[in-house]
Amino acid sequence: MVTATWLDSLSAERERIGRSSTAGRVADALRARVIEGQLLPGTRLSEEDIGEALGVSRNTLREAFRLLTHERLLVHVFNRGVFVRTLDRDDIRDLYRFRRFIECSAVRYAGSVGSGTSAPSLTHLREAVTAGERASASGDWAAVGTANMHFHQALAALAGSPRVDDTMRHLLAELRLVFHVMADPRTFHEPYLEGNREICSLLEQGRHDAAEAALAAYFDTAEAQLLAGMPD
Amino acid sequence: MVTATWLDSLSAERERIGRSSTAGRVADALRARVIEGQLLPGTRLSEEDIGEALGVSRNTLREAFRLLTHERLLVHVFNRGVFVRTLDRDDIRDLYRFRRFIECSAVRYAGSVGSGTSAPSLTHLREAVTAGERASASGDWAAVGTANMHFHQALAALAGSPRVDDTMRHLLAELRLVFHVMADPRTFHEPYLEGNREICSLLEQGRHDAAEAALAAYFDTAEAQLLAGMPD
DNA sequence: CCGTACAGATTGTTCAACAATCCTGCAATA
DNA sequence: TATTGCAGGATTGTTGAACAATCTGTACGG
Repeated sequence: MVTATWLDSLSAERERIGRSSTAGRVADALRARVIEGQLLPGTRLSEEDIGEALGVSRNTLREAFRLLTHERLLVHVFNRGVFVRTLDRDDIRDLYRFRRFIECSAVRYAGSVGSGTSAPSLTHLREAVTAGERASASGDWAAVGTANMHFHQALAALAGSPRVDDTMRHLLAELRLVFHVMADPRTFHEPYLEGNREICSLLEQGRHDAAEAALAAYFDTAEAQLLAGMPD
Repeated sequence: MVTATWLDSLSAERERIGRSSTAGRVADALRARVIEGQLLPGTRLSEEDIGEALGVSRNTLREAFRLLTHERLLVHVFNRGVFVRTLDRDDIRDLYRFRRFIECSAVRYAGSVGSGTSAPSLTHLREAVTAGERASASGDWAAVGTANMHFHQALAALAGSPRVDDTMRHLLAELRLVFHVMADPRTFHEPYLEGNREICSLLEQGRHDAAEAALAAYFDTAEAQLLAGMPD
């Protein structure tokens, strides 16, 4: 089947051809603003203002709001409008409990199956580690944070599950909501570079139990640091 | 705090007082039809027909469609409409992998924390077990299936995490999509009654490792049975 | 100080219309 | 025969306006 590679490479592009709704693009634009911290938690998103600014109708904008509400980036209060979500301490704890479940399971799963398919995944993991160290060396702390996100995304990808990938992407986007209300990004992201490298090395050595333990330790300290730094 | 029960019982009703959007109610109605099997996978949902049948405008209906699309009960194809989702073999495998992650993690978590707060959760678990056995005795196989769902919902609730509860609810709703294209509900649900009781007993004895192992075994057999019974 | 009533602003929902796209059937061509 | 091209009809995508329902804030009266 020589043609199979043809068709596969084509179907990979299928997403980008036409298939884009206005509401989807509006959601992308708003999501970027939220993730980047331009729209801080608690901000109210006026239908009229944003609709006029983006040049879309209220109905279309409301569809975009629904999208982001289900990603838990916005909250919708009946008859009052939509707001950028504000996470409280319980939300943080719940988020990290969920992260523990997902990421630790992914690491454990990677250890339970043969390493035949895991080679490319570990490549992504190592790339995220080196990208973080490079960003740290050049003092770009925002990039360190992004690399840290990619590291954990790659960690979840060890599960080889589209659903896990999706869940993890949403989780990390939510986490950005907290990072932006935190004081200094450097003190939060930099200490974990070493831990990331260690986890990556352990996985490359096939020591998945030790990697999972190191990951669990990371969650404990990161959650504690996050809770300690919260204004509430 | 005598008044606490007052307030709790009130806040439980808060959802139903006013705070209900038309789109939300429409989504509830459609979700019920999908979960109950009246709308089978692959069915196309016409905006005009359903809008007229329910007496809501197209815009409101589209909001409801978005809700259910994000719950993965419907799929939205650009310029073609929404369809009841059809799961293929890969979807089943992905779904069960995710279930393994979530539910096994919940059981393990319940074993790692003190049993102080887990008492009410185990009550729900046992209630689901007895409800299933009662339904089986009376030959109500649909009720057996529902009780089985409640069992796994209660299992996930051991995590004590609203987010896990939410995720589990969505997962189980998706699973119904597969059950309804399966042949006989009895042959699929009945064999697991005994396993459920065993898992429940093991948890009551504090033997969480054994319970997790039994749960993992359940996932293996259930997934295999589901894949074997698929028309593809 | 507290409760009420009014006015303004915003959201919830509907409706009608048009543009863009898809599906179907049929004819034309190699 | 199989494939391509082209109307025609049907459905979705998006818009704009309109009205009802609800919230917020403020001034008034007790």
